[in-house]
Amino acid sequence: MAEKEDTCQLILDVSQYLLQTRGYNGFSYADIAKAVGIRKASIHYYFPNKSDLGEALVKRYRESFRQLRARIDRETDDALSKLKRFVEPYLEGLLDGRVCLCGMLAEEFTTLPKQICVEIKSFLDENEAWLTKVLMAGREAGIISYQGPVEVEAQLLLIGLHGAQSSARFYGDTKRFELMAHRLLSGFAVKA
Amino acid sequence: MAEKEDTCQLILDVSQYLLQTRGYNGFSYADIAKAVGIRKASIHYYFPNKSDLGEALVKRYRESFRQLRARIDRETDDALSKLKRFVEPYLEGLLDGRVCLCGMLAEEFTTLPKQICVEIKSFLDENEAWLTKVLMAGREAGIISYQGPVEVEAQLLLIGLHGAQSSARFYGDTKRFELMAHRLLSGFAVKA
DNA sequence: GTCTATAGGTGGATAGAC
DNA sequence: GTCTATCCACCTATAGAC
Repeated sequence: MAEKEDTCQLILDVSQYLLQTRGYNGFSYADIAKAVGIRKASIHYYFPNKSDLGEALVKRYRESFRQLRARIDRETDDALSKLKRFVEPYLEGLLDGRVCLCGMLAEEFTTLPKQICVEIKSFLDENEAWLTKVLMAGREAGIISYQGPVEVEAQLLLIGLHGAQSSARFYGDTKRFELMAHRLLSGFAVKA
Repeated sequence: MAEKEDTCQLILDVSQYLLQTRGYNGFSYADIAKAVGIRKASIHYYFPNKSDLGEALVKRYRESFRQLRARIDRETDDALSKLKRFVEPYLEGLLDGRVCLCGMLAEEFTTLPKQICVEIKSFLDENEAWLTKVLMAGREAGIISYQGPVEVEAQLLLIGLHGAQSSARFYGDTKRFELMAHRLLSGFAVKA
């Protein structure tokens, strides 16, 4: 039934879910095998060791955000719309019990292979850079307001979204995320 | 040399450090034993299982914050001074490579014993309640400004401090924390 | 590609000597 | 209280049959 690529994708999908829900040290090849419906050894055929799997997962996650940002830039013009669109996948993830993959991994980075940390850093840098760009353009256009270094605003938005996910998930209360996310964006409203 | 209580305290101190740096699923009784200079079995004398140890750690951490808040309320009057004092232990932890114990645990809570989750929730609730009280009093006194629900402001401050720690630790850049923490507090400045 | 079988290590935990 | 010795479950990973 399942072709080569399907199995590989399935392993990645399942692993990503386990990683976003349980953390890198909270899931095993046995968990993946059980969920996918194959044997542990088969996973090693695609990903020789857990480090390879982790690296592939962050690379894929990073790429999905690259595409998200590109789509947003293509389909929206004003900064506030861009930011709202950026928040959407965080809410979707939360509804599935997930938190940001890189936010999760950054927490346990002291226990991770270096290759994975390099990818995490790239993810964070790229998103911070994009958010910085969006915020600056928004202020230029007069629809966004902030004081102090714009990079700090971008950083706070990024960690705020992850923190809001984590908090809302812990409390089992999606509303918590929505309120915090709304507050994070409304903080950029132009004072009349 | 070491008396009974000393060993127990030493186990707690070492375990707390391991927990704040590596996460619950990132350290073992072997790690503790090595750092303390005893055998694994000896740890089970004080903490029969890891769940007991984890619970004791969160209880102790929760108590330390209870004392922190009491000390702040005793020694400061205005809201802004209280908030600044509240930030201090987060910076101290970061300088030691630690992040908030409960912020870390909330991330991996899906893999934790329920008893531990109950303690984490109490920690978060207590701090959110205190921050809410401080913010409301500050606005009453006219030295603090915010819009929207005050609980959301308190929640964002709490997750913001943890996120700032996590981010700064990942980048190996304390300045990152200081900039974000400063921004979190300056956001409450009264607009002239 | 997927399997069985297994290696070699480490996890938390217990029994019982001292 | 702390130790040695040990258990068993689980971990990542490999070899080799199919």
